[in-house]
Amino acid sequence: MSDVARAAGVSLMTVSNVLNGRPNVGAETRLRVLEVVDELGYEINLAARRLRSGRTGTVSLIVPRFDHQYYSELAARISDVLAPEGLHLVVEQSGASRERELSALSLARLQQYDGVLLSAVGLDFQDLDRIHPDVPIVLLGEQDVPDRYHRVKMGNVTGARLATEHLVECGARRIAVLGGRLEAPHPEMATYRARGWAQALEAAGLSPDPSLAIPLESFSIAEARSAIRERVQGGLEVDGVLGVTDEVAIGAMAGLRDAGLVVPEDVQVVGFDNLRVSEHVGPGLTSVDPGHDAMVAHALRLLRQQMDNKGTTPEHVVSEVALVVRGSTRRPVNDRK
Amino acid sequence: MSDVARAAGVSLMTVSNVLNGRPNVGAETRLRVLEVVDELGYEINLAARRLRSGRTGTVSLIVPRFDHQYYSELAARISDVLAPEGLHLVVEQSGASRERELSALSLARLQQYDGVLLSAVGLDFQDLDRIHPDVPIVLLGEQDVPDRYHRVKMGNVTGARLATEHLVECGARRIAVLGGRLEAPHPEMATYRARGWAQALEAAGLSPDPSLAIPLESFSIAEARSAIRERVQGGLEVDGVLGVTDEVAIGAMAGLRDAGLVVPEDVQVVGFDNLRVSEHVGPGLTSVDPGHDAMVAHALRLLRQQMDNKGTTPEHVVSEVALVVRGSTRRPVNDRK
DNA sequence: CCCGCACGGTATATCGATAAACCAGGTGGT
DNA sequence: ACCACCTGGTTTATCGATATACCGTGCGGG
Repeated sequence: MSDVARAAGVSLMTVSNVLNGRPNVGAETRLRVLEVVDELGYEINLAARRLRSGRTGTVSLIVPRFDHQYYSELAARISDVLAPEGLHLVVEQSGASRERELSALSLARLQQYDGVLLSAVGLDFQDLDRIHPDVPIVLLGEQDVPDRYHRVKMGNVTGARLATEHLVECGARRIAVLGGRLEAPHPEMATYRARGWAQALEAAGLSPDPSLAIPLESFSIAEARSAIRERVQGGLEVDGVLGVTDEVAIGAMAGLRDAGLVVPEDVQVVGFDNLRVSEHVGPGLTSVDPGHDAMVAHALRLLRQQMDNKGTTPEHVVSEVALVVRGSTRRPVNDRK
Repeated sequence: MSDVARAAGVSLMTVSNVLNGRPNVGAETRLRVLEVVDELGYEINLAARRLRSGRTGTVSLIVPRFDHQYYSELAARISDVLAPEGLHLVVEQSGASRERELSALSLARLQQYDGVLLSAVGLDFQDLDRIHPDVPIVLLGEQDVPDRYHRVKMGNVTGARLATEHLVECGARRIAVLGGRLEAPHPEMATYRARGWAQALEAAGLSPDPSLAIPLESFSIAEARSAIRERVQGGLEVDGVLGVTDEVAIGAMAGLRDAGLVVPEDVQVVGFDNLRVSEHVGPGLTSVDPGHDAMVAHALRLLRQQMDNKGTTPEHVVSEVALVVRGSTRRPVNDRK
């Protein structure tokens, strides 16, 4: 920058003012500076600016894994909303381990950004309670979090209930929840969704059979596929499957086919997340739509509030879910049409 | 940091030395400093460190879209390799537009990182030729690039040829290339893969029918699905489809089913990319595996070379492809087994 | 005629860390 | 006895931009 200043015959500060579109610079001087700038191919040093001004113009999204479709769709959505506002999004992977999430959350890293969207799965209440980040932060996700954080989550229980009710209405009676886990030390996505499943079954007078809650480790398609295949081949009777995520449900459809069962005739399947691909696999996957756009809008609103005036009272927002019916479920039995 | 120094009764520099594990600090002093550090909850300021030292410890991956599975799988792979080496990966989305790619490439942004992996699709040869980034950079992708860049790409032509040959061997005669574009101002992924398709057909004595090269805009599943459905319903005869990507191929399978055709009996389908989901959709998608791991290894090796000693001669690496056969294609007709 | 203020711009201190030079005291070799 | 060198530090300058205070000049109002 001092090169530019010298070449243009002005002071450092004037160059800075020109580059930041600040007033108090004559039109002529401004022009001359701009000329010199692109003659020398000068580009501002963001590290220095950040050191002095404290702003970076970038927001970070921290997700457990890049290659879980839910997160990559989320990232794309957020980036698309942020870009027109002149904010840059960078995405980091925390690896879903508590260790790596903590290190991603290290204040040092967070300082780098004007705001952080954290989709944590490995951290529990206590971890979050110990940390006092001084960066605007919004938590996305399902675990319990201290009140002082802003937070957006989906209607997990409601969604799973809707999905299960739909399966019941469509005639399913032995409904498994693949990836569901009824009791867990710390409640998380899989717990809440299993809870919705249990509620719906009880409401329908079907008591939830614990052997129909099939836990998973990684919630990957491959894992889901082999899990359901093995159970069915081992004699488990099912006529409905609620996958705790769409990826799990996609795995379930593949596993059921492996076992010689046909979707939706023999077994009906519902997922959760309404991924873009879900419309196109098999007969089309019936899925719970978590209201992606609304979630993103809420999260960014909360983030912006914090970024603008530092003193906002924390909000916990729950997005509205809706069931999207496709070919992996049949028609409701008492549908007269 | 000066607070820490004062509280520990040492100089700034000693604190810095402790924090960076440098020698020349007594064990006792080191301990005392560390105590004070976590008593005060001090965290180093990365912006300042970066300003002074020039290093950031982070590498950036710039992709067109987060929500194209190919890129999210790539990102996850790279992050997994980098993490154990103490390097942090952040991913940015360029939006696949030339404008936004250029702005992502603005030197100012690039300066922020120790290295950049750029998966460009919007930039052409001339754009890249005009730019002279002084950050280590490796290009991933298919377009032509100036020699001075390091670059890793896949064997597009070869892969598409393999795939098409396989379709021919399995009895297909009217093979469409969905997403393929035979002539284009700047060659890109779709062009190269269409080229492989044409080569294989010619080698088999089947002249490539231009009406069987069906271009796409976005290469999304939905677009691919409706494109193939419309063509088939419009009377186009096909018994094989090469999707230029797996997402396109997945769309193709759905579209063919829409049109009442069965895969692989009526029409065989092959994709390109070997996504993780591809194994699990429909009868399993036969696909060209681009050698993900090898690509990542090459790219990171090239990046590291540049990061270590500034003077390496640019390399252009082509990764090896291999066909993975699954249920969306039949058995070769002259398979005696 | 003098005061006050807007305009266009400059000088300086500063953000927080680190590289480099420097320094005191002890130790071993010759 | 003297020099060289290691150990465990400290001091100082610096990275590049920006916030803040400041300074002439010209002009309108009282």
